[in-house]
Amino acid sequence: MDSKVRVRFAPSPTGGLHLGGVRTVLFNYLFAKHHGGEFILRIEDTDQTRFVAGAEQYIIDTLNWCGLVPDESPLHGGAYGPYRQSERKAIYTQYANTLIEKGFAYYAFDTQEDLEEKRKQLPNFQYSPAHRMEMKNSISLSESEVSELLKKNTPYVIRIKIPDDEEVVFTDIIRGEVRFDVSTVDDKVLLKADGMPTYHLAVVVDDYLMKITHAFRGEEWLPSAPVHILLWKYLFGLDKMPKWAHLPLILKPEGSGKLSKRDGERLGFPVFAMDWSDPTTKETTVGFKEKGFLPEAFINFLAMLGWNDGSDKEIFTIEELIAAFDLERVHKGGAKFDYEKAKWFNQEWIKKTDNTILAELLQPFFDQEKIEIHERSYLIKVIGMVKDRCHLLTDFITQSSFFFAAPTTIDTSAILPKWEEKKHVFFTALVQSFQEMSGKPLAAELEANFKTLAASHEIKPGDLLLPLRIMLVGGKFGPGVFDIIEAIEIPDTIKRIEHSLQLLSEK
RNA sequence: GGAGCGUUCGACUAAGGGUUAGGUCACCUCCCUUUCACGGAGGUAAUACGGGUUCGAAUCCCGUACGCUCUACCA
Repeated sequence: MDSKVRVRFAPSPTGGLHLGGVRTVLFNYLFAKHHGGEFILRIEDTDQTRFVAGAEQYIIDTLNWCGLVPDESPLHGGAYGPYRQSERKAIYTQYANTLIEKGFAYYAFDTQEDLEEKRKQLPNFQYSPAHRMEMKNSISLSESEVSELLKKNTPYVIRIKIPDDEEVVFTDIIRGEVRFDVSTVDDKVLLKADGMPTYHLAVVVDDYLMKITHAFRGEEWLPSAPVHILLWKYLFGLDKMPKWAHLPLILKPEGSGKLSKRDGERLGFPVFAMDWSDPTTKETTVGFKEKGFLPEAFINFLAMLGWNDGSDKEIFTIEELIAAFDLERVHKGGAKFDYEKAKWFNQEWIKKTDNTILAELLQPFFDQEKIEIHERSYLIKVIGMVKDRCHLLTDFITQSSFFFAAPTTIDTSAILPKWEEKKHVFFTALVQSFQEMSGKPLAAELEANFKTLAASHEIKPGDLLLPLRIMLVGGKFGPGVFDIIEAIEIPDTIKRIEHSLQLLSEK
């Protein structure tokens, strides 16, 4: 008896992977690894009308970036393949036929038009025991009529025959006992006219064949759980059924409802894990990765959305998450996504991450901005100076670009109101004193020199520090002024002061 | 309309019959910092409502309200 934990994430490749999807992966992964089990990626590509080129690769890339690598997948292979449902078509047909033979399913010949017409007549129409005799199917029609239709290759679907009066009860790991009166669900299509299964059939058949022990999915699936349970009962037996857990939803930050791609666009934050370019519209949706998130931070805040270990601990490494994860502590209620808190997690992870590693991660961001970095060691030093004030990797650009090139704009409006001739004289003298210096003076020496000079000009250092800062970095931000001078060194400092002096005298 | 699920500070959450209902983000004040941050010290702020059960309820039970999800030959 093989009792090894096996879980799966089964997305349909229709576009970018969003927060909710990644969190479902995460909880699957954490659960599997916590129990020493296996995590499987299965591609649910049974809807050929929604096929999107590149979406499968995108999912795999995203999982890689997150560090949630499957043990079995279309790419990694495994003993229970193929892992793409489109390649398993024959398997589903076989089980659909079994269902027909056993009387748990039937052929339905209604066209799309028939159904639309019926729905127009009956606003709350359900293809259910109450109405199925009014439709065109192998229950309402005579045997000869059915075989005639079949012989003529009339398109048909296979529908599950939901029992009239039965209660389905199952235990959800998160929600406890959930009961459904099956009469409220309709005869779901199991096999479509194109021969492809719907999700309902495919998920049951594949979970069985792939020996899935625990099935986790979003709460939106709860209402169709009775269909799946019935199918398990008819096909494989309830004792073989995986344990279910329906995960709470991730909600919009404001208002209510499921978080959507549109919310991100409207409110200015990412929703997808990584950049996603729609191959047909060419529209690109920004991802957490490109926005400047560390995967560790992304995973960390996703884990805390709906779960905690019972303590006040919030910063977790993936190893710590694996060790502490417990499905029983996952919430029932949905959680609103808070971008500010997400950024806080990222900031904590930036602080935690070694400067050498940050330098490597940051290089592409600097490249993209065309900021040339001549020495990696200098970059690493600069990172150490500014990392405390960065929430996102992209913040490093604004916080440190002046270390690599003179600022392109100088906020003279912040200097001008208090600017006076004697300050101009002072800065000219400062430049001169710099010119007389040799080598690479340290911040402390620079500060002492500056203060002596200020005193001799009878100006408070405080009145001079802000102008000097703005001359060097362009605005009111950045690390200590003298640390900056030490880093960019004297010749550059002189150039920047002289440039600003000129700008100021032009005004 | 029907079915299911849910509801603690603005947000994420802790408290599994007994706490002045705790922590974090955000916000405010102060300290540190001759910038912006980091850091430190404080502060504002919540058990949806109504009934029970109980000496005692955020916690257990029942209603109500509100919200969400689903109700496709999409997942």
